[in-house]
Amino acid sequence: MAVIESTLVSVDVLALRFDPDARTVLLGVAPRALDPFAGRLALPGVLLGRGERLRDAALRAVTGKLGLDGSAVSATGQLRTFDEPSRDPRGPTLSVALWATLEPTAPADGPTWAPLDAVPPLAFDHDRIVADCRPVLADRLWRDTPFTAGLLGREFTTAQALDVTESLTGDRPYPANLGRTMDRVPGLERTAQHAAALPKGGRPPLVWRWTAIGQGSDGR
Amino acid sequence: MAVIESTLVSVDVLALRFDPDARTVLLGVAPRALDPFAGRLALPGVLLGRGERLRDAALRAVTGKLGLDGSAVSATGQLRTFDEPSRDPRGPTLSVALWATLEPTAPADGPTWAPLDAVPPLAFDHDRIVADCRPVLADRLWRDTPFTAGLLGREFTTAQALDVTESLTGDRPYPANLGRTMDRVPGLERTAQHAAALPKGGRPPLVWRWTAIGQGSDGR
DNA sequence: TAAATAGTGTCTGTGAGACACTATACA
DNA sequence: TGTATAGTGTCTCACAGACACTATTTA
Repeated sequence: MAVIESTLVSVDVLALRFDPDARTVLLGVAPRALDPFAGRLALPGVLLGRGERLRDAALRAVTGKLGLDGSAVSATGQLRTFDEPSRDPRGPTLSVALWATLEPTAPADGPTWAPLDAVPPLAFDHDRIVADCRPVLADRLWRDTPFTAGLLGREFTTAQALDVTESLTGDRPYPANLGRTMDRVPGLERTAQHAAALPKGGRPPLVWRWTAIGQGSDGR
Repeated sequence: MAVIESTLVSVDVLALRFDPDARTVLLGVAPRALDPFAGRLALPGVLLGRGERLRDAALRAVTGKLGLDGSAVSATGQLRTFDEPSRDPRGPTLSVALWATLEPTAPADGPTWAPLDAVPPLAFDHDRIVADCRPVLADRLWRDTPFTAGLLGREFTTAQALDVTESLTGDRPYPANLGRTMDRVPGLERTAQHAAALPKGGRPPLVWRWTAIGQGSDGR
């Protein structure tokens, strides 16, 4: 019986966190500890264990490489698979890219959090992964409820919705138009309460709240 | 040094062919030769070799399991990855699902071609793969040029476009509306020539032709 | 009061879908 | 001529985007 020459599979995670203070979406990256590209920044990734679920591997990557508590991960989902044989100098490996959203807070110490607009050069083909997946993430916003809720949290303001949308799409929508978009999102409710005013003044934004988060389509 | 317990990766293919005579899109399935589910129908799939590209593995699956010539494959693309550990009774394996389009012709002998609406029960979790991916395929039509061109061929009639759309989406559009949709597809040209009339009579449909196929987004 | 920001209401353009009517084939 | 099918031209509706105007805050 021949031993099957199986390909190694790694799971690389685009860990996204909304920083309400910086008003941007940040991508979690960490310097590599071991040799290929040691010291260089990379997406958190792990080798998929035998029988391990992709989601569990993603949690392991976020926990281990970014030093976060697993409970901070609010949602995960699949992006696509990268299969260039030369993407890892150690030999051919498949990389399944997943996104993971973290509870929106100011970033803790330890991992490096980079604004999506200014991601530093990364190891392996991770620059390409980020570039390829960013439009996919932008497209998910307001369409994929677990993703959107995971990023913004259970309750958020119109101002925060504007910030997240601008971070992902690169374009700041008109508040009026985004409000109508959000009105059409199932499970999202426009409450009557206004949030505290912003530091620079301006009318206090409304608060929105999820009433039902719904199921992610798991894959896709 | 511990030996890494790597997960096996299989590539399972949704091989689609448009049969102009039957006026439907067919899915290629083949009885399994070997033991898990021997004799039962399944999607063509192979174990991914070390360093092998997903597309190459898909071609190998279509060639080997469906007995087709590799040159009949007009386009391929990624769908998603299935990771239930129990999907294969032999042990945990990852399955990367790909689509492949075949030149539109009447189906040859050998593999079984099932209309998308009447796919027989399949081995492994292949029923779930088909069910999960079908809406994704429907969504790709007229948006993803390589996919659409791969399915319909370089030249096709309005009638065939209607048939393919109905097969994938389950709904037959009005010819007028589909015509406008196609007018907006980049690289697709409405020619002046009418095709031969249909067997049952009726006005002969127009011929459409691709002028540029464009690049698939590889993944997604 | 000025600057900043959000919310309300309107207008326009695009695209999907439904459909009436016309055109062209076969039986 | 009747049936079947495709093509042309409208009409409506939903939604995205732009924007004027109003509301509410800080400086």
